[in-house]
Amino acid sequence: MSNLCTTFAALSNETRFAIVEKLLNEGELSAGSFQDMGGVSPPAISRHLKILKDAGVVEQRVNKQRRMYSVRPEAVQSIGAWSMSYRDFWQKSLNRLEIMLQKESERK
Amino acid sequence: MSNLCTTFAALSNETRFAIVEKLLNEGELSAGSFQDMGGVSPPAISRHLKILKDAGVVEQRVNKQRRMYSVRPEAVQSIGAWSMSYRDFWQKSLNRLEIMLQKESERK
DNA sequence: TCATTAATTCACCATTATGTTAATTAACAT
DNA sequence: ATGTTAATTAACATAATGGTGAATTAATGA
Repeated sequence: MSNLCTTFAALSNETRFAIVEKLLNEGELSAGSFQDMGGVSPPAISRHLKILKDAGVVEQRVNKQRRMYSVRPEAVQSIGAWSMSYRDFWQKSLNRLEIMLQKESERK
Repeated sequence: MSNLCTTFAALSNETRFAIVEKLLNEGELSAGSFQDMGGVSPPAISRHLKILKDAGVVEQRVNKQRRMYSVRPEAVQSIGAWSMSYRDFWQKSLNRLEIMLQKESERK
């Protein structure tokens, strides 16, 4: 699977996306911090974290008996870079759409 | 499923991602244009296009006997917007990383 | 040492995703 | 009308995903 595709796959699950957003907003957190998130059991959380790690979206650091997780900045950046590489396309398209809608409303 | 999560899910499959990239690079295309793309049958392509459409990543227009598909600019933009909303985080993190690596190489 | 805490791995089950071939729908062209 | 082309829907098989409870590993601390 292509790199970016794997990243998208990792973020395609609600629980995993919520985990990543929590990490982005609160910084490095232990695995246990995600316990009270939508009634998902510890084994489930653990597997989601492994999927995120394997996809390179998060990284793990061991501190005593805690496993600390954080978002890999490269992952979030590369998503933005992909979108931006097509910026010309979507910016122009959105402009055209806006102009069309404006003419629509003027005509009425 | 959250809007963005659905978009990621749509792009989490190699074939669908390839379809979207082809549409981004070549513009509006008929369903049949994706036939010779990694040995996937027409029914499979058709279902992938439906998934992309349901997720709001592409839109469909009927022209005679052809169904024409194109990328919805909003979809690609919203992905970029998400990444950019965390720009402070990843830019600072990457800077720190770069500085660290530089000091590493200087120390040797 | 032994009980506790943190997190994971195991074994299993239900659901979803993806692909196939065959059949169907719809528009075109002769 | 009828055959052709474009694309989808139907019916089905198989693989992947995501969840659970039970068991396991590893560090902590009385």
